[in-house]
Amino acid sequence: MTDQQSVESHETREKILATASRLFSEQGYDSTSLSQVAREARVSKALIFWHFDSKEKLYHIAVRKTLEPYFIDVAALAGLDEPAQVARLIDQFYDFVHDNVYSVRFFLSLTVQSEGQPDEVLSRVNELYRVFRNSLVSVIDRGRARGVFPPSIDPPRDAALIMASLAGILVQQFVNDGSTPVAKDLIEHLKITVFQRLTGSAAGSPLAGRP
Amino acid sequence: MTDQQSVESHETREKILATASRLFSEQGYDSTSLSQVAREARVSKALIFWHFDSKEKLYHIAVRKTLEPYFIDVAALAGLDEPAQVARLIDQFYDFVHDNVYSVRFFLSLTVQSEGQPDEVLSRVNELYRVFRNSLVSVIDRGRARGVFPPSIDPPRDAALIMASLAGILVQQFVNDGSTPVAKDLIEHLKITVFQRLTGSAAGSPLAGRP
DNA sequence: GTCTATATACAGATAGAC
DNA sequence: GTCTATCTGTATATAGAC
Repeated sequence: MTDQQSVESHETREKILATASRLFSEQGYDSTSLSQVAREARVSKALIFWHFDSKEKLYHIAVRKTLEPYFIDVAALAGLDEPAQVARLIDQFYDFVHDNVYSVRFFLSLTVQSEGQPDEVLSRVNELYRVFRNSLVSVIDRGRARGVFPPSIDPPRDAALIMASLAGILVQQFVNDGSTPVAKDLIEHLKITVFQRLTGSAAGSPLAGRP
Repeated sequence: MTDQQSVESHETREKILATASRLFSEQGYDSTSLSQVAREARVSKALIFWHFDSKEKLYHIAVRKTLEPYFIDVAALAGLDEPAQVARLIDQFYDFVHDNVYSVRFFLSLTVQSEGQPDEVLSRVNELYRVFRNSLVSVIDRGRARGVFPPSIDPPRDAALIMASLAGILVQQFVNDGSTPVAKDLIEHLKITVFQRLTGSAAGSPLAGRP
């Protein structure tokens, strides 16, 4: 086993993995054949089995790879007041979706299709979603405790509704037929609505222009 | 061709169609084999081809059948004022989803997966969605014209955001892991938020208890 | 490690008896 | 109309040469 062999093997393995990740994300598990992966990665089918044993194992490893860039940047909230933190979280969600359209779409379709069987991949996705929502609850709760938001608001429900709106904007984006306002527009409108809801201020107050 | 034969043929055809509708909705097109449809409908594969020519035609006919109960009841809005009409539309959406969980889930997954190729089925689903949103825009617009809602609101954007929230609540329902508030709860919270947004009233005003 | 050749299973679809 | 038997293609996976 020479170094040269090791390196080449590693690169080929990665090439297969990258190709598989892309194809699974674009087409789903069933509709992606190993023949196609082999063709587009320019290797033989047999080599895929040598590296990954089975289609299912390849899939799981490829999906994990796709999930790698998924994380939440809590540090970016430091130094902002609560309304600005809420706005920042909303923007973070949008930017993340925007930067990962293909894979987000893929995981969304997985989520919608799965019949509630526990799935390792989905539980990881759900965890990220839950963490994000919990950040939102915390910020809103803190704002209420500090008197920035009125006591009449309901942090868990308001957070869940904001998350639903974000998820819905995401879905509409995938539908888009031209008659729906574009996502970026709706995000701005959501921030205005949320600001109004959380502070009780008059309509049209700009949350948008904040630092 | 006796009547007896006609009737039996019709029943068998319907049995195949019902089985196919269910399996396609639960598993999708690729993951549903005609062998499975034949087995569960207790007929031979050949009979499926005799009745429907091909898997693709069976699919299209089965999907149309699934779409049959999809419609929007505009008559139910008569005699209500605008805020109540908005609330009624929101409730209608929720009830509809609740009554058609399986097929709604199926069409949602179709929508999310499709890569924007024009699809006869999806365009029908999109049309229903668009009609529903347009009803919402009309109601909000009329309310604004009549001075029930302030001029500062933005009917197309507000309607689109409400639709996004509804779609998002729908998606969250499919995810639900127990940590998210239940859909019915969020629907009520959405109505409160919308009422507040559209009328500029203080937090907590009940839109819920309206006729 | 990487290939070609092959085994095996099952998909969609057809032929033809009844 | 409904069946059994079969065709043809392609899928996952294996064997074995290099």
